[in-house]
Amino acid sequence: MSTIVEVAKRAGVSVGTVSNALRGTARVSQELRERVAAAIRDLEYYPGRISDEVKIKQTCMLGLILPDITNPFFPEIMRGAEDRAFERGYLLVTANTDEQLDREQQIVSALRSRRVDGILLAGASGKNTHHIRAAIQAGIVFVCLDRMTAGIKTDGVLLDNVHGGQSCVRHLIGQDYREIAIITGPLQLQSAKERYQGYQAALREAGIKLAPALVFEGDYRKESGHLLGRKLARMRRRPEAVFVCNGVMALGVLQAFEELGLRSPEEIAVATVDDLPGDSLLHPKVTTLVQPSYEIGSRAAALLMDRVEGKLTGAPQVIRIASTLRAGELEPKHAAILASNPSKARN
Amino acid sequence: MSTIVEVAKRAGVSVGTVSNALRGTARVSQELRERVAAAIRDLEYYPGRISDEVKIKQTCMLGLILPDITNPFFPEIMRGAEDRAFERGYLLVTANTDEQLDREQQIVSALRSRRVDGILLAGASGKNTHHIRAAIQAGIVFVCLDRMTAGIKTDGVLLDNVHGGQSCVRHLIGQDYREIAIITGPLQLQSAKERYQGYQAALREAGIKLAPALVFEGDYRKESGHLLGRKLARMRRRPEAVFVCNGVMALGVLQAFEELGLRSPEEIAVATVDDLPGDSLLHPKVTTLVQPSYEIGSRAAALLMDRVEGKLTGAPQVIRIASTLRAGELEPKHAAILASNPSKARN
DNA sequence: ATGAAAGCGCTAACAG
DNA sequence: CTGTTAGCGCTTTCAT
Repeated sequence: MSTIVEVAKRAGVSVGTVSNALRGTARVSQELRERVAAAIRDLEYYPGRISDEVKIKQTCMLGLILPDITNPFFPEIMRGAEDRAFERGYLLVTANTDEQLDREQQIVSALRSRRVDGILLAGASGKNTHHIRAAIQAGIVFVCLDRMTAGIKTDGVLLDNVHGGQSCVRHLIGQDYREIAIITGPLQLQSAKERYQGYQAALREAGIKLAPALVFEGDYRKESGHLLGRKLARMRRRPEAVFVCNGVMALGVLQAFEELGLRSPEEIAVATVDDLPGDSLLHPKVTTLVQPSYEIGSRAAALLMDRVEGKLTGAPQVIRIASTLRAGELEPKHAAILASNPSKARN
Repeated sequence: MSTIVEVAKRAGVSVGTVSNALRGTARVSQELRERVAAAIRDLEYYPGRISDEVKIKQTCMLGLILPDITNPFFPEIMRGAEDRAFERGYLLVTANTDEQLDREQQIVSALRSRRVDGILLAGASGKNTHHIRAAIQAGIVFVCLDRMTAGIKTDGVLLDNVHGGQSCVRHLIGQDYREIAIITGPLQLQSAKERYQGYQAALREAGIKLAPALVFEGDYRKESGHLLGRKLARMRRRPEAVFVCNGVMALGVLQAFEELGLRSPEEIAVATVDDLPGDSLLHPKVTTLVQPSYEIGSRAAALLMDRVEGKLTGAPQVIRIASTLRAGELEPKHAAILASNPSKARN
């Protein structure tokens, strides 16, 4: 690993000249330029940037903190963020917290000591946000992703959870299901709370009274979906449908149903917000709220870099991304309605 | 963002003392230690490490280059690598190549200029490996992952593809399927080649002649699985089973079959190597070769750090990780055999 | 036990 | 046009 000094020496010029030749900062004579080029080739010199980072206080590195890349909802986000970052010359450092607050703290710390310019955060659920505040205080820009971190005012890019959840449940209701259960995410997370609100709104507008017995709090992980799915399947009075608040849990639910021989949607319909692992085409019967994850990552990264570069100033803004509903395969009840009223077929 | 100098000034000591107090390099009197601590608190000083990296030529950053994190095979690998790296104080920078050689080159370049200590590489398929050689030459350690990069001799951690593929196909044969097609990966990739070899070996040992018409080369992506699945489904003489060389393609195949109303395994059995998106429990009929992805990532990272730190020296070693076969649900042919020969039930 | 000062690789002023 | 040099923030000798 040769340095710029060695190159200068070998080319018989000063380091300033090498630097200039390299980056075109100033005109360098044809001859010297060639000598420098030769020296660089000979020495296989490859300029490093960490030395200037010391001076210019800009690393062009961004952090991306996710709960768990293994949850298929996140890889797309990462791609979106990475593509945008890469385009603009930033390097993206992605890390998983496993939903563990202390791990999040460690990661933020590691990122801080590396002086990243900004961080995209899909925070662990904890309420201790001191590490975030401190980092912001220190000049690191944050943009929240998927979920806002409570008590911190930053930009954010996330799903319009209330409307999404509402339209999802509304769709079920539109198919004449009335006893609709919900498996929520951890309710201290904003996204979980909002989806739950959407559920409530949909019921309300349909004049259905919310039945507390049909509300189950999960934790966004498969195990809890599985557990609650079993519970649900075995209820004395089983609901007609269930709205599962994320894809991973939905998977657990479907598995539970399969184990118990419960057919869906014949015996119980399932709706979920996307990030359904694998490909939803293989689960045609599940109504899903499709999240444009790539776009979420992409826009969040763009926003972050705009802040970092000072292109964007002013109050934090929260961008709500619209989801789209992908109706499940025709479900029995609905099919029956259709038969008696063909005009509805277009919906 | 205050610097160590400001801290020193505020505490009325020298920077050396601050540094010593901070890292316990040398004894510092109780009093000064307290003054320093106070100054640090007041100024919210947070030591950065990039300045020393300039000097010590060690960044404790590792790169992880993947084709596409969106392929569910890779997130686990990333977790494995990240967990190990984090434990040992390294930061992992993960990037996607999209199987594009030029993108791989750009990433390696970005990583090099940031002076990462080492790189975990699941290479893009191209044969132009100049950028890798150059980076190695420059002192960056490489460990290959999942697939060796042709023509470069480095350590590697990857599946025992030949045996894996063989046992997978052998299993099909054991169920009395004889006309078994294969959808391979891109055959310039070693892993694809090896799985194909496993297929051949299994046929050979069973005395089945390889039928070139049953060999289809895919590219490890879903679209190609879908395409070839359709093709296969429509053959005048449809094979009885198909061995699909990765999970994503298998998904495409299953989708194609579903679209065409072809039932599996009744009409055609499917076996695949894991990384089947979602959860295989939802595809109980597919025989899968389970890859311990987490372990692959974990071991590769450990190996890389051992090299970086000089704990491991000597010739490159390739670690082959064993896969395990998870038999698909009882398939018709096999079930018939069982009925007439109960003793086989234990297999 | 403390302070002073030399660098690390590189860029950016500033002189010539 | 080209060379010199002063830092960037931090650790680490080396004196004191």
